[in-house]
Amino acid sequence: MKMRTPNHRKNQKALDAFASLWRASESLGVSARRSLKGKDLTSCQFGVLEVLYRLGPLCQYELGDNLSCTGGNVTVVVDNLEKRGIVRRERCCEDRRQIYVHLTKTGRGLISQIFPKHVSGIAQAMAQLTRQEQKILERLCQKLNGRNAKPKGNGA
Amino acid sequence: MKMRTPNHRKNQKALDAFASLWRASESLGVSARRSLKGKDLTSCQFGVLEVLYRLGPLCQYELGDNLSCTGGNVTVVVDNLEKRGIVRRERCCEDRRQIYVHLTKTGRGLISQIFPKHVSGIAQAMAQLTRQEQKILERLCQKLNGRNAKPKGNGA
DNA sequence: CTTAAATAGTTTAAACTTAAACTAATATGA
DNA sequence: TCATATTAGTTTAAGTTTAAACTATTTAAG
Repeated sequence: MKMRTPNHRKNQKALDAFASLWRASESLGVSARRSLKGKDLTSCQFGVLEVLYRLGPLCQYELGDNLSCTGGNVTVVVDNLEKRGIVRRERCCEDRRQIYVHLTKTGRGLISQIFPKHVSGIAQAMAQLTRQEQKILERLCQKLNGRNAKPKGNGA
Repeated sequence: MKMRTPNHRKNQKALDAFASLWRASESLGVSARRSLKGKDLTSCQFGVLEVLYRLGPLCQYELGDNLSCTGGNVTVVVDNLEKRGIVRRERCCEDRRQIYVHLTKTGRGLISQIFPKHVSGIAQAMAQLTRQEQKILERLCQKLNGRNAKPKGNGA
């Protein structure tokens, strides 16, 4: 009894790989969030600042795209940052539906303090792999991210 | 100007690898959550059921450990599942501080419907990698998770 | 032009999440 | 014993997250 078919085994292997992947992602996330220690910023607030810092002013749906979250979510997080004078909303002239979110001087100061620590936190955690291993990891993850996806079956 | 030191490049590579890892983890998570379609279960509620299904009754701090969340969080999620008759609390006799959480019959029925879809969703997404690639991915992630960590530097 | 559809953002309700303060039960140690 | 510390769980406050319903603006179709 309790016979394991090849399919069971295959699924188990996939589950194991997923569990490791998940834990690794969480673990790196923890390293990245260390940079927020004592800065009174939540990690999604940091996410907004980081995207604005790298990409410049964005309107809210672009922020949502970059952060993979809903519009309602962006509204709330930007509200909270705006109350503290860290970002600023500016309605677009050409399309008055859009609202661009800018870093204020305060916000820019804050994120430029934190960002280098954020980067080095990730780099330090990632340094458990060699450069070569990092490359392999990146390539495998890119494959999982759909770059090579030939749809098979119906997925339902 | 704008000279990139080797350290800049190294950090950038690490960031790139992290970004891919993060997206892959998110992407697999989406595949896993497809099993919840139409079941009126949030993914953390599913998390509780899945752990109880695999490991049997657990007390709440053990649930929190398994789900990497705080005790207050467990209280709320178990509350919501209990209201719907999906789990049941049972105070422990030997140590009356502990409360064991059990699946009810309803809960067991629900999770045993969902679990196979959950597994096959992950397996299907993971099938973009060969078995060999999955093994490599798992090994690299385990390294990131500290299994091979020979401590270097102070980590602070 | 005028209606209909699409888009950008807000609001609401329900749930999740954390940290911190709290209660109750247990363990430790003078 | 009795005071102290630890542990398990709850509660609270603040913030995040989603889906759905909503407003305002723009675009497309007739």
